[in-house]
Amino acid sequence: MENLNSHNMALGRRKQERNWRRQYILNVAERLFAQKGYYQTTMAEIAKASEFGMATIYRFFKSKDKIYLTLLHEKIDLLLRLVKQAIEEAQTPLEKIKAIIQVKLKFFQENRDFFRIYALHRQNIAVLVREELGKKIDRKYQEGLSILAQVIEEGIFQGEFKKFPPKEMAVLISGMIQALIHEWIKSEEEVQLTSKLPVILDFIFYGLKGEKLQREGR
Amino acid sequence: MENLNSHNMALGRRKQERNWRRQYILNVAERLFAQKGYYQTTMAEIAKASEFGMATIYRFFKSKDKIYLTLLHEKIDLLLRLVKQAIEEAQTPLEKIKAIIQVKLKFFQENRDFFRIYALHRQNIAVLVREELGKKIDRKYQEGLSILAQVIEEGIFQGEFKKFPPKEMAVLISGMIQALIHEWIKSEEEVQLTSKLPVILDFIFYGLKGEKLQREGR
DNA sequence: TCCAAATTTGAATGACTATTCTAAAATAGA
DNA sequence: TCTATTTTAGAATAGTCATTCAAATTTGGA
Repeated sequence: MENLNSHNMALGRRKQERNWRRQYILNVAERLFAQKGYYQTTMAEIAKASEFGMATIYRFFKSKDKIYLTLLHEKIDLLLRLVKQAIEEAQTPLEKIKAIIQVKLKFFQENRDFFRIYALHRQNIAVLVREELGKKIDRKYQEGLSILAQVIEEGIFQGEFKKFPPKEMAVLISGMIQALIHEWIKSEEEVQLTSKLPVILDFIFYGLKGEKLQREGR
Repeated sequence: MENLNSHNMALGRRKQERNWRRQYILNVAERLFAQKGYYQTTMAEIAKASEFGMATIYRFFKSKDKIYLTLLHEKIDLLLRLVKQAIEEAQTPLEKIKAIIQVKLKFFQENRDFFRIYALHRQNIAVLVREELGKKIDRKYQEGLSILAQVIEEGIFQGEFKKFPPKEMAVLISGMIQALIHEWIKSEEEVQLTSKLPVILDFIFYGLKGEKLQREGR
């Protein structure tokens, strides 16, 4: 959660307080949506839990949809930025893939509530995608997939990977990661999600049968 | 859809007609739930689309939940039986994995509507798992995962696969398959889903970098 | 053909909830 | 301190929808 104490003199106190409250509502809504799902969460609950009146919530967000889509959009956007940044810092395709996966694991390890919403959204697409914001979210999601596909294509081009269809490989790898996170959250394991990275990479690069991936220093 | 013409003299006409109508309602509901999602689908719509009155639907199913859970349960059960059967016919762990994946691809290729419901259900779990039927569904789902994990464990024991944690590998592989099917349905590709089997197997057994899987005759 | 039992219907019920409205409270400048 | 403006609260509104009900229809045997 953003810190109320992070003063930004350029914005003015009122604007800053307003931003902070807006963010507070989003955080409360995220928790509720994750716990009970979109339809089971009522505006009255969001109001109660954030200690605002109903109408106040509506002064921040035009509708329930908007709250949901906004929080989804803002965090998907953040994740995408983190992924892009991680790629820039890596050199080889293999390192880039490692970086992407590491970022995702770390991100969802720290944003469990958000994962439930993120993972579930693809179903709701039919209902919410007509909204402009819904389309934006879908585009971001596709962009994330494309980035991975490009890295794989690069690896194939460099002769580092076999000639697989890159887009399909991106889908498979994303699906693996998603399923792993899902299982991790559901089982409430103590172990860190990121600790699974070496096994995943070994599997992705060499498969069930292939040689063992030589571990580089962490 | 089951055939009204498949006479079963042991059951009697009334029983058979009733079964057929029950199945008809389930099929209609499946289509609607897949198209619009659980909450967006109303009982009135199900009644209209199946050409029954509201109250008639309620003579077949106690509630909307029950329709949803029943159709989910019956098809998951069918899929599980198909998977078990496929495994019995295969010899090596590698062949068993191939068989499992092939069965799943074929099944969802022929049951697209059902896939949307199946894939989405994991989120709804929170809401519907308190029902007895909901728990049963979850158990079936876990059983499917366990079967795959056992095959992998067998392969590791036989020295066929590397020493990976079997349960985690099962999760990764299931996630891959699920994502692939999801993408295939969304993109409405013409190509058969099962045509992707060789690539998937190559990836699972040898990874992005490893040697190419020697293709056996189909 | 006729009747009792079973089945079907869709309108009525009751509960729920997103959104709006009105009045009260807080705020900030003078 | 006073007052115009902004913000808040929560009750009222309006609509939706799962479920039930009372009446009508169909069924199958006599």
